[in-house]
Amino acid sequence: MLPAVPDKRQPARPSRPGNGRAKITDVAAAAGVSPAVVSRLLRGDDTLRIRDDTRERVLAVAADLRYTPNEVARALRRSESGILGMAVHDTSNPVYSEILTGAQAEAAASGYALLLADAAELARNDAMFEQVVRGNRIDGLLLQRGSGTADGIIARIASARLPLVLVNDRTRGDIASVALDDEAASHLATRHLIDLGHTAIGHLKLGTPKARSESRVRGWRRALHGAGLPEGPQLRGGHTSDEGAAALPRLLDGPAPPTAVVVSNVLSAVGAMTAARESGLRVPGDLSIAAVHDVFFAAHLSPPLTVVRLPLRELGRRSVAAILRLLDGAPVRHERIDDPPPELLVRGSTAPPR
Amino acid sequence: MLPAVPDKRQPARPSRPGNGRAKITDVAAAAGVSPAVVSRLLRGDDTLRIRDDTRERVLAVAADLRYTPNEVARALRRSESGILGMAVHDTSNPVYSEILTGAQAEAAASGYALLLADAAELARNDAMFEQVVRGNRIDGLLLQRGSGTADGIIARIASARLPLVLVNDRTRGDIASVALDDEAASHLATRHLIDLGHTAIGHLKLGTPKARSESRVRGWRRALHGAGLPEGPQLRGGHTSDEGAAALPRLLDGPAPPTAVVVSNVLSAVGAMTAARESGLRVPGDLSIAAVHDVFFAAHLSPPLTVVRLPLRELGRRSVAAILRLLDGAPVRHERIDDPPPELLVRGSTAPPR
DNA sequence: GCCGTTTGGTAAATCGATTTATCGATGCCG
DNA sequence: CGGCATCGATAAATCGATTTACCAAACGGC
Repeated sequence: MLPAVPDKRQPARPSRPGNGRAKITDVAAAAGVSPAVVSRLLRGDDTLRIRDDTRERVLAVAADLRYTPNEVARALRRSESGILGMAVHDTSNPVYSEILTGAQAEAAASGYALLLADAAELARNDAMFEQVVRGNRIDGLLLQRGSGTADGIIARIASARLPLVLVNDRTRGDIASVALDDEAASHLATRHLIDLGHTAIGHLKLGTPKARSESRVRGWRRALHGAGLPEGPQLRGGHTSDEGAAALPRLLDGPAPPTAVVVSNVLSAVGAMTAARESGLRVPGDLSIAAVHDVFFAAHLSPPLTVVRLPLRELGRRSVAAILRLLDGAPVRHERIDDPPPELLVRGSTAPPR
Repeated sequence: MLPAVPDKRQPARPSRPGNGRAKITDVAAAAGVSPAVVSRLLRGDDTLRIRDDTRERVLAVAADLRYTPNEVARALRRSESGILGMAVHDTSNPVYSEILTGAQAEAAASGYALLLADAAELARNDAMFEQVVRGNRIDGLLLQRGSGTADGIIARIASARLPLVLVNDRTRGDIASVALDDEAASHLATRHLIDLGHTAIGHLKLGTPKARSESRVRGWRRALHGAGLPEGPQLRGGHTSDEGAAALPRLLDGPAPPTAVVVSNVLSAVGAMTAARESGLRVPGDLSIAAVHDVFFAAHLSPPLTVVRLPLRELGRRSVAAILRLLDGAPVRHERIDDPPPELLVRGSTAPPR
C-alpha cells in the first residue's frame, strides 16, 4: 500500500502545455524572469529597464504559451474592471437599441466592454442592484431610463458613488448627462405642421400627465406660441405602439379636436396612426402625424411617417465618451448633441388640413 | 519642518463610516469575528455551526455597514464571474434585439448579468477576443452570428474552452445549440402561398448563394415538392431592408418571374416590398410577400406584412437556460424550440395570384 | 581604487473574498 | 475523572496580476 498522502491537492504541474490557461507565473518561469518583468513589459511600463534579448525572450514565451492576462485578477488589483454598465429601459424598443448599438461600438473602440442591465429591473431587484452597482464589477454606469423608471434609482446609484451618466435625461443637475436636442426636434416637427397650415396641433408626450417641463413639450409649445397659435391638447402617449394607440382617441375627444399631432416617440406614433385609421380618420387627410425619432421602418409604414431624425447612435457613442472622461477625472458636465442637427424628413403622414 | 515621512500611503483607517465601501474584514472586525464566519454565513454554508446571537450580530453589522461583497474578488477566488457573454450580430436589428431581450430577462432571473459584444467585432478584433473570450471575465458565451460572421470564430472560441451555445445556428454538431423551427416556419409561409393558388414561388434567403442547406430554404423547398410544384428562383436577401430591396429585382428578372416570394427575414421583406412598389408592382396584387419573423411594426406596414411568428424572446431565454445547464455539467445538446409553434399571421401582403 | 550612478532586474505586499484544515473549549458518557 | 464528541469558531492558503521599494552588478569618473 501507498503511504498516507499528506496533501490531496494536485501536485501543481509547473507548466501545462495548453491544458489550463497560462498564468503570468508560467510565462515568467518559462522565460527565466520574475512575474514583475512580464507584467511591466506587457503593460508597457516605461520605467522598466530591460535588455533587448530579455524583452524578446519574454514576448516569445508569452506568445508561445498564448498568455492572456486574467482580467478578473487585473480588475481586483487595479480596482478597475474595464467594463461599463449600460442600463436601458427597453432593449427591444428600436429607438433604444439604436442608442445601445452606438454605445457598444464606442465602448469596444475604447477597449471597454458593456454590461447590459434592464433599468426597471435594476430599480426593482435589490439583489441585482447590489451586484451590478455596488459589486465593483463596473467602472461606471450609463442610465437610460426612458421615462419608465422612477427618479429614486438615480439617487441610489449616486449614493453608491458609482460614476454615472444619464442618457437623454436631465433630471438632476449634479449628475452628468448627454442629451439630444429634443426641444429643437419637437419644435421642428411642430413648425412643419404650422407651415402646412395647421392651427390646432396636439401633442402626445412621453411622460406623466403633469410632466409639463419635458423638452419635447417645450419645443411644441414654443413653436405654437411663436406662431401665435393656441396650445392644442396634450396627453401621455408613452413609448410603445399600444400606448400611442390608446392615447390618440382621447386626444381627439375634446371640444376642438386637433387636425395635426406631434408625437414624442416614433413607436407611439405608429400606434396612433393605426388608431386613427381604425376610428375612421384618414392620415394625413383628416389628421396629420409627425413624430420625433427616425427608425428604419418609418419610411415603409402606411403611410410613410414624417419624422425628425435625431442622432441616436451618436447619443450612445457620446455617452460612453462622457463616462470615460468622468473616469479620467473630468468634471460633471451636461452635454447636448447638436452636431448632426435635427433633420425633418417629410413623408406621407403630414399634409395641409382640409 | 516635518520629519521625513517613511510611508506615504494613507495609514489605512481601520473602519470607514460609509466613506469607501465596507469590506468583509470590516464587517468581521466590527462584529468581533473572523472573515471566514462572515463569508460562510452570508453565503449560506450549511457546514457552518454558529451561535444564534453571533449570527444576529454579524447580520446586523453587515446590514449596518451596507456590506456588499466585491464581485471581482469573489470571481477571482471562485473562478466564476456570474457573467455570461452575449455576442450578437446586429443589436439594432429588431429581430436580434428581441432575442437579446429574452436572454437578458432569463439571465437576470438566474442571478447572472450579460456582457454584450458585437459578433463581427469579436471575430475581427483580436484584443477584444482575448479580453472577452480568454480573460476569464465570463462563464460562458452565447453566440448569435446571424449569417454575417464566418465559421472560424466558433472554432476559436471552442478552442479557448469557453462554454458556448450557438443561438439559432447549428453549424457544428459538437457545440451546443438552441434553435427555432425555421424550417417549419418557412414551410408554413410557403404552404400559405400555395394554398392561395400560387405556383411560382421564389425565395429570398439569408446566407450566401451557395447555402442550399439553410433550414428556411429546406422548408420552402419541401412545401413546393409536397405540392408537386417546381422550385422558384432563390437568392440571397440578407438581413436588412437595403439588402432585401437590392435582391428583389434580380429575383424577378428571370424568364418565369414568381408571383409570390417567401422572405427569410422580415427586415429584408420590408425592403423587398418597397422595391416591388418602386418597380411598379403592387403588393399583393402583382406579388405576394410572406416573411419569417414577426416584429411589432409588421402589422403597421403598407400593406401589413404577412409573417410567420417565431418565439424570439423564448429563444433568448432558452439559450441562457442552456448555457447554465452546460455550466452545471450537463452534456452538449441541440435544442429546438417548438413549444409555441410557428404561427401564421395572414395580413395584407399576400393574396391569390391574378 | 573608491564612490556614485545607471542598468536590469527582483521580492513582497496587495486587491477582497473563499475555503479547508485545524483547534480550544465545553459537554457528555461511563 | 479521563477520553471522546461536538460546538463554535479561526488561521492561513489561495485565486492571478500589479506595483512599489529595493538591490546586486556593472560602469564611469576622478
